Amino acid sequence: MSDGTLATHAGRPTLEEVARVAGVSRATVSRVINGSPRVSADVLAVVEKAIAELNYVPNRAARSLVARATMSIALVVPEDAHRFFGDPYFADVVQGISDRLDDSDYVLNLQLTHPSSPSEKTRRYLLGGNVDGAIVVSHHSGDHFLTTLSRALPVVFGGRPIGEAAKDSDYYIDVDNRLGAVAGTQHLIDRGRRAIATITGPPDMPASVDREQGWREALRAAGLPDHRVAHGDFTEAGGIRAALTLVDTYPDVDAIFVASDLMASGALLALEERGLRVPEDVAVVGFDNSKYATRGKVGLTTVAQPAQEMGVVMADTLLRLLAGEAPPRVTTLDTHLVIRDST
Amino acid sequence: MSDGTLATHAGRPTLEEVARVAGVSRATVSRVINGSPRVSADVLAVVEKAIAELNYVPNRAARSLVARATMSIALVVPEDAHRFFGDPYFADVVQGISDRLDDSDYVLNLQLTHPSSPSEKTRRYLLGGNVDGAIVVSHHSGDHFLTTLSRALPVVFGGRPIGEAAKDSDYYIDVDNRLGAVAGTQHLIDRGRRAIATITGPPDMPASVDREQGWREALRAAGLPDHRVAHGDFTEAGGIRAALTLVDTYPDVDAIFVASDLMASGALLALEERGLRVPEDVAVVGFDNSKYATRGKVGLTTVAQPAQEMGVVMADTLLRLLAGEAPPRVTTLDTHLVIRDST
DNA sequence: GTGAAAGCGCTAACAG
DNA sequence: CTGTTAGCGCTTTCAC
Repeated sequence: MSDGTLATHAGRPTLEEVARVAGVSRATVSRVINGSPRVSADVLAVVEKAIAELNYVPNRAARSLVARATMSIALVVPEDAHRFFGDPYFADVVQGISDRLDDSDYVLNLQLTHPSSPSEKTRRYLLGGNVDGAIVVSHHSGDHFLTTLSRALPVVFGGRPIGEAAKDSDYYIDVDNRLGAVAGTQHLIDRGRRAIATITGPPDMPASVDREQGWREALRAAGLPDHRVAHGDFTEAGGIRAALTLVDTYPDVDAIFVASDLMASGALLALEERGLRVPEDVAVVGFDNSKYATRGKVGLTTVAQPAQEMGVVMADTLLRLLAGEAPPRVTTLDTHLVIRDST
Repeated sequence: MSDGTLATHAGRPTLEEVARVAGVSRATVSRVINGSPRVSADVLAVVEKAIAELNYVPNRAARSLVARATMSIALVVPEDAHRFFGDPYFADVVQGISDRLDDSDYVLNLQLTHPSSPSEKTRRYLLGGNVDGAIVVSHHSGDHFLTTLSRALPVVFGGRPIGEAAKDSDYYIDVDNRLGAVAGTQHLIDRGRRAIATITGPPDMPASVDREQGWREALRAAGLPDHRVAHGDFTEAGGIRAALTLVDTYPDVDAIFVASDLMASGALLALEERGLRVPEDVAVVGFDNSKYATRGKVGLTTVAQPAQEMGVVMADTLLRLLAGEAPPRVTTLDTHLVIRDST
């Protein structure tokens, strides 16, 4: 304990100790750790042995300090926790992000923020250089702070960001919502339906707008009317309300293209409530291909989007940005129709 | 650019620059930042002004390095993302944790891991001193690595941990599952039910075991039989299967105490499928008081547990542990019965 | 190929 | 109350 030169301590081993054990300099150990080619084979072996013996793990803080990088990225969720966790779409996206990051040295910092105004702490955190980049996952994006965030650090959005502040230098991953909606609606048309309604998402989300537009396009191309519209909010309860409104307002409706499975799930409940059979009386197409599509008694035909892959690509895009590469600014993944019992 | 003494740089301001602008030493600035009382009012003002002007934010890495603390805590989710995000209970817990942490200097690192075996990266991360503490949220806890984790750093569990490795030095937040189950079952008895079954959770989770035990106790105390048991897995589909088994095996069943709302939601579906009315033919009591309790056509009577508050307390307990305090090792929150239409 | 030395931005004794 | 002096653990020129 009073040894003046060789203190035996309990804490985690440092690079210096590894160097001592291996009988080399710290610089060499550092080279080994960082996979530098300028190390001879035998020295490499000795150092690696010492690392293994001591169970050495580099100190992140020290590394960050000199590298001027935090090696962590923020997962910003500008959404009520219930809306977020309640939607299987997000579960997949997060899983994808997490999966991709597992292969990197970055870690994920969860930032749950109020949709319309991130807390002061979150703002400072994000702007204060505490993360190297951020991934913003939400359908929403009218928020000023968030659209402005990309001026301060690399940001990748899940879904096309909107708002006056959205710059065309923003990176985002999206699916072709319009085309997916066209496919879903066209399927309804092909099934012989003629009075096709839609339940949209909130008007301030690009995904909502694009899906509604796709629905409209398909209808117009077929010479069918496109006035049967009800607005939802991407929740099951909202789907119930919208479907009720729809069947009450347009008793002749024989099909509904719903902008999300969760809302479609609600619509199915509402139709049953009104004594309408699916698909006999009313055919229903959802969007997402989430677990809600197979949860009810009637399997939901739906426009599948590769949510998990979107998460992977979001993370990958950010990683490439951080690596100084030039990933595509916009990545659009494909949707495909999954046909079940509801049509 | 070739100015040898006063370089004007673009990067974030450092403490040193603040000191220069304020005309004081770095130590003084550091004192101001850390709220030391040993600073005169006027100096304080000058420094704060400089900080504001420069928009200075302390460098986390540098701070961590000297403080030997990362100021970040891990949120370990040893669960499939779908199971996790699909259960509103977790949404509330995470929201609570996030809320509590918002009032602290700690940030949350999300660690999605495979239930049975965390990735090598996660292990190294958790054990490598990259976080100051961890919160493990899951019903599961038989996993060896996780129960062993508390030997390496402060850990707080959501729900009582089990397994041979669980030490009685583990910190955890829980509700009194047994008592809650007793209350739910007693309510059924009070309603005049006599053939009361139960749908349990997985047998490897303490919450499942305790709730089943509570159900059994209430029944025995009332001199009622306790053999009508079916096992579920805390998913809706599992609830459907279990309920079907139950009514087919025991046609006389007139009530079911279900260990979670999600499963109860499935049970409701199954009962309807079998043409049984709720509550006339079969009364149902759930557990959680999550959104699933009010989602279906019949409101679910359920044992409410304060999920969000549990999250708050989990975070709070860990924070106190990190602060060197001695928070209660076990915190048990109360449940209460919420009566709706299903009983 | 390897080591010596300097420094990332901050905090913490220790003087004064 | 305030400044000076050392590092925290790591990477990185720059010599050899």
